[in-house]
Amino acid sequence: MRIGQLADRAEISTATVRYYESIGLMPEAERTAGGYREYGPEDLERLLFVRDAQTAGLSLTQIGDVLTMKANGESTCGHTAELLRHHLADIDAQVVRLMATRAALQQLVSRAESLDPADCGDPNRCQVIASHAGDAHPHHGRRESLAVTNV
Amino acid sequence: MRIGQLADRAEISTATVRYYESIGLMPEAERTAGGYREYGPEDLERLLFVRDAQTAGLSLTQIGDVLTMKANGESTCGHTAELLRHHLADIDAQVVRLMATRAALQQLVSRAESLDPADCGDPNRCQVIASHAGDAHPHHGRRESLAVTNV
DNA sequence: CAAAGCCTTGAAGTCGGCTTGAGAGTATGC
DNA sequence: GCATACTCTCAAGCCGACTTCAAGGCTTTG
Repeated sequence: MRIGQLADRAEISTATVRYYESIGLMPEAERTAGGYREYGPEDLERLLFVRDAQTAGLSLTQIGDVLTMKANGESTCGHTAELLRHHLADIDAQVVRLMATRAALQQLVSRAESLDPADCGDPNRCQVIASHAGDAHPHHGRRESLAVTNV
Repeated sequence: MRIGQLADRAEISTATVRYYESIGLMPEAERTAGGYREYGPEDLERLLFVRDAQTAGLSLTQIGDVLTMKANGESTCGHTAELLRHHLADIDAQVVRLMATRAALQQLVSRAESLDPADCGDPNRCQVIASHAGDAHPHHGRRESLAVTNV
């Protein structure tokens, strides 16, 4: 099949397929007499794999690593599983961060809703978001909370 | 205070402060006779606000919007609250996606762990990640699951 | 045999949020 | 009066995963 059909089946653009080839994620395709790339079912497989691994959150580089190891006949299971475990931890951390942000946001929204709209007229008193005045922000740790003061 | 001190207090780099100025997020600072930027406490306030809003997940553009409205004396509360509510919804969607991905990953990891390591020697049989062969991927919806077949 | 539609290439652009570098001027302490 | 630290400007680079563009060549259909 040619690139258009392959792309359709994988639900990506032809440009993306060429891009993948350019970064080595897809092998260099064989060509027809006219110079068109010609693909087989295994190429679709590979693209679907890439998509799955992307869904799992792996970067194209990581996916390439797994694919390369596989091509080399190396034992991918161990490395792949480790990659996945790492990524699982990353996701957990990300969720924790998001939930903290969510809680802070929720507080702000609640505050905003409980405010007297009349107060909003005063440009110096929008109280929805603000930073702690005079709060000595301690070194380096990412802040996960928001304060409420005047903006 | 000069830019270095401001940056230290806000825990960002001087380059970032200048960058913020360049994109209009910080006002053009006053200058000393020697051409150095001179800042007051309100500038630190503003940077801290930016940081808080960033922590809440707002983009610099969104933060700029809020800041501009505030400068115009517009009622920021309504808009800000709406912005926040939108962002809250975004975060929820993001968490849902992450949790789905997490579940899929977890499955893969479990599968990887239950595999007989002996099977990993065979390059054609690493079963950790793979896409559904012959699965007719329905149009457009993001896939949130992973399948397990040969890679 | 021509129009339409698919394909080719390489380079450049996009997004967001910065960082880095070069080369030069300013301020401060001894 | 000089070393050192700080600051200036402007431009370019970086990350990841693409998308878009321009200017053509190949293939299929009528």
